[in-house]
Amino acid sequence: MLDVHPAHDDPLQPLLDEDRQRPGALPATPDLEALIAGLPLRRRKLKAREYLFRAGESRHALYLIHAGFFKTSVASEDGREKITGFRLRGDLLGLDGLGMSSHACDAIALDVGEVWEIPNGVLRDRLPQFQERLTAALAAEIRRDWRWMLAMGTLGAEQRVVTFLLDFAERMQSLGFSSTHLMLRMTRAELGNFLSLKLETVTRALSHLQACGMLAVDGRQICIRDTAGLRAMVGEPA
Amino acid sequence: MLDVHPAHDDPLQPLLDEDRQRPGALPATPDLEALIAGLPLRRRKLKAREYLFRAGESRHALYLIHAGFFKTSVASEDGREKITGFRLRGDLLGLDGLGMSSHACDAIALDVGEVWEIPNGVLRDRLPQFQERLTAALAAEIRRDWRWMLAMGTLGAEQRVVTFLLDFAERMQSLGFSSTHLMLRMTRAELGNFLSLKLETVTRALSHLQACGMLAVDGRQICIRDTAGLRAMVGEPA
DNA sequence: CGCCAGATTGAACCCACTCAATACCGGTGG
DNA sequence: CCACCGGTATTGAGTGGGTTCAATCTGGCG
Repeated sequence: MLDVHPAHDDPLQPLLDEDRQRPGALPATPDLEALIAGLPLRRRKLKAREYLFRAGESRHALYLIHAGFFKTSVASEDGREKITGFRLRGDLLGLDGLGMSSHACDAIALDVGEVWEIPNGVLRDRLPQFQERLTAALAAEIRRDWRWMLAMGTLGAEQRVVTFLLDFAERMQSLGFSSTHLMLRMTRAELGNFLSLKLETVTRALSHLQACGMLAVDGRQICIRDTAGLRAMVGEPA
Repeated sequence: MLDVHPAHDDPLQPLLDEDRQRPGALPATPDLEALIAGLPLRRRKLKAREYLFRAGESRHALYLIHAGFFKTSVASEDGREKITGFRLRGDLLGLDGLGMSSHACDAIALDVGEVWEIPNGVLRDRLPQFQERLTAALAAEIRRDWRWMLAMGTLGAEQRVVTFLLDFAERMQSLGFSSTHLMLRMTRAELGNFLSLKLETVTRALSHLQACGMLAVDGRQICIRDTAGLRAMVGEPA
């Protein structure tokens, strides 16, 4: 048994509340939703494991995640596949296809979710000031990718898992959730795929970190017990 | 001894010729240089191993590579480093810093080179139609990064080296150079860093590919002998 | 209850890494 | 001219971390 914070058993609950205030909204990134809330945007609800779009499909819009948990992945012609990121509320989906007529990745809901559709035309005509924000979002994705490339190339298996957990905790916190009681929505295989590890290796890493007393693991429920210790493992400042 | 095509001993020669016509310029990507050639842009010449900019420095401009061979790299606080790409003529440097006041990576010339400086102000005021191209370039970088993440995560050492060589050959060809007689400008250590391999592993891969008759290797001169065979090794269509 | 996808754990294996020695190559100075 | 030198490249031998293969366990769900 594991004493996981019950408030996060279903993180979708608070997310689906559209009137929910975001007290900690960062001034540096004024809310995208506020910017487009007045527009008549189509909203799309997704079921768990449903595709939002697939690579190669023609691209009509960007999608702002309003609720839920998504993954994006790319695949090679011979079937190799790689998850390029896990996406949360506030993230934009479809950015990678800009400048192309079709999508460059698959986007899949890992849970029920909702996205706001921002059609290409609206982007051009109604949201000129949005352009700058768009380039910033794209550049941020590049920097994020580079940080992961650095991690994959220079860290061992356990360190990668730790890096993921710390990053995930930080993102959850910035959305107003606990930064210590995490609920992973992806399988070990998906997590391993993202970290360029096999699922058994992910399991072993988690088990070992639990044995060290730094985590409490119960399936997809993860409780971070020693943030400082984890930070130290990956060379981050305390 | 190795019969490397002598015309490419010094690829800078044709690149530095500003009046050089580009017969094969793709209509899909009308020349960036043409777009900005009329503007009074500052040009900066770099010596080999000179930094164009460093991560953290304040960001005044984008840089279009007009000649030469660059690498970009990111580093962690504890000294781990990763090369994020090798950049050629026509590539933009500094894209990753958009939306930030400082650069997010190091940009280093691996050879003498020249860049055209596109100040932030010019971007905003003089080149409105440039915005769309900018987002397209950013998205393209993301797709590129994702393809490499896929390669790193799913391919073995030798396959990664092959993937790099095929990609490099294609880029050189699109610039008007031979796609079979390649002159690498980076060390084995740098190539290994980019591919998340150790330099000895890169050397071994090259040696083995040479033994198989698919390459001829002489230091940084590489001659591709069996493109189809190499493609087959990485699951690419012939 | 039975089923099945997901998670865990163990044991053997293998690919890439590490350590080390040697060769090479361009430049520099005696 | 050659001897020397530092940086780079190559090759070998041994090691190890992550994979592979396989067995077991768990929990949700029809």
